[in-house]
Amino acid sequence: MPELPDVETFKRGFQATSLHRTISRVETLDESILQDITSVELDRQLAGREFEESRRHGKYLFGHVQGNGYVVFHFGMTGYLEAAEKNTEPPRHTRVLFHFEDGGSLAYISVRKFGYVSLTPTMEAFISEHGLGPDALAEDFDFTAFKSALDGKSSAIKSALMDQARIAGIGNDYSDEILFQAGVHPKRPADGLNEDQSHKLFSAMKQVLTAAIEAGADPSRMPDSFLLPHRKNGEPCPGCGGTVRAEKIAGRTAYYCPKCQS
DNA sequence: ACATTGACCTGAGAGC
DNA sequence: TGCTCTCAGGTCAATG
Repeated sequence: MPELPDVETFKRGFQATSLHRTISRVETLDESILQDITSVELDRQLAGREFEESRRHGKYLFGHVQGNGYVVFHFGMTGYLEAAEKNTEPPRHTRVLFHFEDGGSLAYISVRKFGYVSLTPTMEAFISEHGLGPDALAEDFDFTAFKSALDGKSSAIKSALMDQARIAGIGNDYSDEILFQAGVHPKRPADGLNEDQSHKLFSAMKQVLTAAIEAGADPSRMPDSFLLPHRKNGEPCPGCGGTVRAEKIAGRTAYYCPKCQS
């Protein structure tokens, strides 16, 4: 489930807790969670160094290691980070544990092991290797760029929004929210929107993601007008009071209001 | 060349 | 009560 707003929230937590603390060692509790690196090598590359800053692209979080590339965090659908100040027992399903010299730690937790931890020399290399499109909230990702991202896609707009090669950061939950706020039916062909609808969709994308970040990606703190807390079949639509409907679109369960989204 | 579908993984909740 | 079944979904490989 971690999509752009969730990962941005993790990033803020990471920055508040894990920068500028010397890493004493990296303990990998589940080797299979590492991608393109071994636990021995990860520890060797990080021990004695510290995280200097962190950045996000789409659903990926990058921790810049002083003088040595970036640790990549991907969260799959059940991943998150948790920092601890004392030498306590790590949370259940901790897969990688970064120990700091001062006794604190940062845990990468993932129940369903869909995510991974990796190390990359540069963000740019990682982004191009994984074919990621522009970040949905990047300042230079403007309306013109948005339109060309959707260009030449005749299938459902919902799957275009979720296509990380076109736009990075939007997943199943937030694509539903964006389409709901824009009043666009999820099955509409991506390249079949008129100028006005494209505009609505673009500003809904920016607004939804920004508001979700402000709410700390917690649905219970989001505006009343949001569909997200009502993302269940048969729930009342926050727009018209009608009934929210569930339907499989491109293999994913889409929730939408047939009345508000034409 | 494109679009869609299934495997991966584990736990929660439903149904019998 | 307790077992089994289904579903959740990001990404990538395989299929249509």
